[in-house]
Amino acid sequence: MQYWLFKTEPGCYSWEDLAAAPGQTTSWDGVRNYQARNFMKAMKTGDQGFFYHSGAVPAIVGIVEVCREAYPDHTAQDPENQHFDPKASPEKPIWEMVDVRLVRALPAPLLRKNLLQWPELAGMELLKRGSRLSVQPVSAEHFNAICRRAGIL
DNA sequence: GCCAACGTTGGC
DNA sequence: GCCAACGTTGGC
Repeated sequence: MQYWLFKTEPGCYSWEDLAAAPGQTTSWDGVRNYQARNFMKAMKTGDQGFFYHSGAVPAIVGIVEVCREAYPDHTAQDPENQHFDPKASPEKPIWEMVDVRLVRALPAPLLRKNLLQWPELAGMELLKRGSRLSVQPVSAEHFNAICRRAGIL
């Protein structure tokens, strides 16, 4: 069982969007970064992850669970799609996605500015200056520490 | 709006 | 294979 973090710009896709989605499930498409893709390929059904909003109020807002392991991201082959990649093809899709399902919202969002002050989160990828990885692993220690502070452990 | 950090592209 | 230029991300 591994832990992850899924970053999204809420103007693009938000926690509210996920909550309103059929089955409260969505495919995590549009990722066009090799490192992030490789993390998705490593995900197993049942893995949990934080749902993180970047933007005006950067914060962890909820927990999701991987409910379908990596499969080709067809949006890369759609010229109309914002994340179209001309190098992708049915034979070589290049990009992959997973499906995630809403598990629970945090009682209150955990703001980045607060996370930065917790000694137990020292070294966390998300909090590193300049970190841009949109899908990233989270250690069990960090995951539990955050859940504890959120009051859900 | 600014800008630092990062990943990608393309010339050589 | 190097690296400068560029576009993007994302915190502030």
